[in-house]
Parts: sequence; C-alpha cells; structure tokens
Amino acid sequence: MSRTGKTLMDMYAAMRERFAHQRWWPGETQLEICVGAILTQNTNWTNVEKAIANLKAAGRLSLPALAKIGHDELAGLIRPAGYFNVKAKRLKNFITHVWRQVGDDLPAFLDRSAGELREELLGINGVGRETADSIVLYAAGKLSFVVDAYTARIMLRHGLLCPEDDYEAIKEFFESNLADDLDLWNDYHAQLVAVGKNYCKPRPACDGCPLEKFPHDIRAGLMD
DNA sequence: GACCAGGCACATC
DNA sequence: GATGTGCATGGT
Repeated sequence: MSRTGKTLMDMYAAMRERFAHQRWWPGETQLEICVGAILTQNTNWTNVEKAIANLKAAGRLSLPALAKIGHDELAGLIRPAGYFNVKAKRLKNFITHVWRQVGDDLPAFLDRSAGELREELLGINGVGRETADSIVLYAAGKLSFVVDAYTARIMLRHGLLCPEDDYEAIKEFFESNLADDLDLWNDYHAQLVAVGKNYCKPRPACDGCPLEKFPHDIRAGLMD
C-alpha cells in the first residue's frame, strides 16, 4: 500500500474508533435508499426522515405507487425535506426512468457494472455525481466512492487535496488509494459525514484565537 | 435572526 | 469553462 493509502487507513481507524461502524445507508430497502439519496440533496438527514415517513404513511414508498403519484401530492408528502417542488420532479424523473426500463424490478435496474450504472444515473435530470455514487455504492452495493461537501472540506483542511480539486479528482484520490473493499468504501464515507457533522463546520471554531472578536466577515463591515 | 444541512440544473459571461 | 443563482424546510 502507498504511504497515502496508509494515511487514509490510519485516518479511518481513528474515525472508526471514535464513531464505531455507521452501518449505512440508513434505509431498509434499495428503493428507500434511492429516494433518500435524492431527498438529502443539500438537506439535513432528519428532514429527509420526516419526508420518508410521510411517504410510508401514505403507502407511496413503492415503485408502482411513485410511478402513479401526481406532482402536487408528491411535493406535499416530501415537503419537510425542503426544495420540495424540485425534488418532486427529480424523484419523478428517477422513478419514471426505472419504471419504463424494468417496471417494478429495481434490482434488475441496479444489476450492472458500477461504471455503467453511474453513467445511466447521471443521464437522469436531477441525479448528479454524489446522488449517483450514493445509489451505486449503497443501493446497488458496487464500488463507487461517494464524495460530498464534508469530504472535500475535511480533506482540504488536512492538506490532502487542493482547493482546485473537483469532484472527480477527489473521488479518484480515494478510489486509487483504498483497497477495493465494499464495506470500507461504505463506512469510510459515513465516517467522514460523522466527522463533518460533529466537528468540521464551515466556519471553524476559533476558541482562544487572539482575533476571535474580529468577525470572519470583517471586510463586509468595512466596505460601506 | 443568522447559519447550516450528506446538490443540482440552468443562465450568463 | 468558470461563476452566480434559485430552490425551502427545520434545527441550533
């Protein structure tokens, strides 16, 4: 293993010791994972849980039900997840795409190589790189490392990547330095999210800094 | 009241 | 190709 690979594994060990295995994705079925992946776009997971609970309570968390549901009803059910109008469209795009291809047989849709499935998903309007990778890794159970805002922020702050590294560069960094181990890729991303949620905030905590009383946006007040 | 949360598409330059 | 903007609820 490369020195970089060893560092990544040491980081994983440290996170794992602190948080324990995260047992992701938090969803009972492949469909629930796909739905959650779309609903969690730029949104706190607790809000997504409310939306998914609404779908379950309404008996709408199935491919046939979602294939039939109208925009207004769907938007109303997923309202707590935020961006409910755009997410209703994105969810519909995904469901319609799958339904036309395999009907109610989601496992059949997911049953192809990671690369092929990723490209297929990226062709759906509303499914971007993170959403596609989440579905490939967590719903299909195939090797595709998931990069998110936490991942980029944490790795940047630890000097393991540059500000100009884009999604694909970060993804490649992990995929080429970690062993091809589904459980490792699964939990590595989940551990990074745990670190991000608990410690690695956009505005770093600056307790004790001599400049603490000067706000980070000090220039805004000087521009008048 | 401000900030933040497991993005993405689209308009504009 | 890079940058800016709209989308929206709910917790801290």
